[in-house]
Amino acid sequence: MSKSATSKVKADVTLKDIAEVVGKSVAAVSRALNDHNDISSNTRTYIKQVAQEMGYTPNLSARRLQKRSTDTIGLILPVLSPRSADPFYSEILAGVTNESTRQGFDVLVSAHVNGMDESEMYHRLIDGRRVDGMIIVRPRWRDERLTVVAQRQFPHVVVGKPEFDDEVLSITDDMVEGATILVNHLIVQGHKRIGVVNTPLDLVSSAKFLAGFKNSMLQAGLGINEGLIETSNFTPKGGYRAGQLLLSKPEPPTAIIVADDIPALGVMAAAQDQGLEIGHDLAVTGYGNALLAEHAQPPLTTIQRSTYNFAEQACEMLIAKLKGKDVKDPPMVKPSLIIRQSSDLALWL
Amino acid sequence: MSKSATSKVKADVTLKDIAEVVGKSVAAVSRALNDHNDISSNTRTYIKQVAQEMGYTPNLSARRLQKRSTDTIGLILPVLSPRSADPFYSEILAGVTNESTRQGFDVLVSAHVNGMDESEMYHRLIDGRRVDGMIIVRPRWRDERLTVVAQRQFPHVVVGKPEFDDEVLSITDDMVEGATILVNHLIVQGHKRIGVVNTPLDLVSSAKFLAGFKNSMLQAGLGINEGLIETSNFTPKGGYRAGQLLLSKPEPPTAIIVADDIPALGVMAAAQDQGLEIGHDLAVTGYGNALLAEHAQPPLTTIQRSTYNFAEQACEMLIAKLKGKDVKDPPMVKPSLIIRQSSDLALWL
DNA sequence: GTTGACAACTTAAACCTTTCAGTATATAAT
DNA sequence: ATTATATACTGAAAGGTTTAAGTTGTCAAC
Repeated sequence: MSKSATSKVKADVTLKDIAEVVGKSVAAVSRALNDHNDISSNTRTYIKQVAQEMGYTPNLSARRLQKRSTDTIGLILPVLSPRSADPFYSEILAGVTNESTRQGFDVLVSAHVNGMDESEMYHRLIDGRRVDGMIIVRPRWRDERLTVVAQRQFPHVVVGKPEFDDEVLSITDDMVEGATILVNHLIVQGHKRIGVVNTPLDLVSSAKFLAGFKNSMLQAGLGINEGLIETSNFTPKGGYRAGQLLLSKPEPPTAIIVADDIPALGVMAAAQDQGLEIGHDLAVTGYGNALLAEHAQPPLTTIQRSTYNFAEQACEMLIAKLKGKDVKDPPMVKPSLIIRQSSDLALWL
Repeated sequence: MSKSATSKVKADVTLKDIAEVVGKSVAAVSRALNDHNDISSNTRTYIKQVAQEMGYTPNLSARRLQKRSTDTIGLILPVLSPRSADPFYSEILAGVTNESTRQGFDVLVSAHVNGMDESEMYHRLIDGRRVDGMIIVRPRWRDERLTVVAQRQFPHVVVGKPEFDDEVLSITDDMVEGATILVNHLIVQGHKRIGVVNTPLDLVSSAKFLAGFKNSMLQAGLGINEGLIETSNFTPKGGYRAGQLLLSKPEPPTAIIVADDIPALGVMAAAQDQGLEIGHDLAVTGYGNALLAEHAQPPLTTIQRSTYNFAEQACEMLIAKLKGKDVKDPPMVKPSLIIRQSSDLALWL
């Protein structure tokens, strides 16, 4: 019943306390501490010293109320599973957190819990003035998150390829190019029947990946067999299922490109369960160069994607924007191929 | 620039605005919206309806200033590397975020960036009143983080075994028992020379792990060879180095227990690079049951540790404490063994 | 010896919410 | 008819910061 705070004995030092000690007004103290130049440098250093001695730290709520900004950026993660398989979000978080901490900003993380729809989560952060800007990852078609921030004219930066990339700040790699590189690599290895396991189709990036695949297949004169195109989520299990489907076709592919490393692990497992030797009987490639890809058996050919750097830069862009600077999209990152045993006979001793 | 009433940008709705519309005082509106019972239910519902229509959302900074609490809990992560290898923190974050979001709390994440020492980071969050409580993970000996929060009498919960566990709230598994289970499992397999790769010794848990190892070795009458005890950080590379050291001994171990899954991967790699077949020539076990352990080659015998659940429960305890409830440590979780090929000949076909 | 400029402050308002201490009215008890 | 009690509100203060506008004093210029 009684929700009264138990104990908060610590008497917080306020500007008023300092003002009393130094014999100046509260305003003078505030302006001194904030390095305004209408305070003599003598008193300024004196005030600062006293503040230091008294252990003053500004009350952020008060400052925020007054300034109408929070120096905090928001990040909403999807429902995180107990054994979060997806290193993508770990890297996003690492990049955003490191960069914003470096710049004196805080990061507020929320999970998109069920029972609350996603735009509600965004309203909560935005309308409650909990954050000054948002980082939005893995943009989707007709993304309601983007609608919400657009309506509110709320500062945001997107990590990934947004639907209308001329309207929002974003940073991304070129997945069309990435898929192209993978397909060409496989074609050079002599593959002709190449299967695809794409990521969920509501993601804008999935279309890019598919486009890259189709372009290069057509360019190589190989034609496109729609029956060899499957979709998976970002789990090994999803990849496993998609792999099974592809391998049970009457004419199964000799190579499969998977649009993410994690489901690629599942595809490999599915093939191995059917007695196929990856890299020998079936080539598999991933996307992202997760740590798991390196430690997979066999190690997975993949595309390097610096998710961490994207997050860091996105954060930097957002903060710059919040500070009123003019920010432009960085150029799309050119993907680079990492060849490992899963797709290369030469590496297979 | 002008913030006139005709401005297209929706000005924020405040209690005052609502009060004007409904013709009541600001106090009445506040109390109505907060379900105080000294407002008639008629006006209460009316006020709520108007608030809803006007799109009112409380200004959190103002509320926090007044209430002197933030409904936010803090989590400081170590410097996160670009390719964060350690799933431990991902799970911690997932558990804390999910649980606190569920309870209407926010999570503030900071990275322990270099150039700022760790207790400074804590002061920043605590003295700046950015958060109401902290989750502290992987407690160390004479942990300065715990000193800071103890000095300030700042609410906190520890995930892991703290040095003085009668003084702080904590949740942990029984690593003494965990190590014991592993050693006994190996002894049953016929191993006599068992090596150890421990986690960094500043962690309290490292002593527990070692104690479990030593106890069970002595109990089995095998004696302890201090030369077979190495230490590593939480990276594959660290494990690799430790593994090399152990395997280069005049009488190398036939089995190695590693106090964490991630360095265990490195140990396996080191052994494999020496031409040893894991599970056959050398048994290796890990700790934690990371996803990587399952997908390692060969799959890694390990101890199940529900980091996610720990984090979730820690968060629950912290919030309960913040609400003034009386909270007690949950019982230590009994570890369970997950046997995979890396330590079991029978599984090795 | 007035004017103006400048430095170094002070005062008061504002940011928005919550809560404490009243006040006014109606109802019930004596 | 008076007092007590409950209901439904109001006014003002408090929380700590920043800033716009004003004040004081000094010094220089004319």
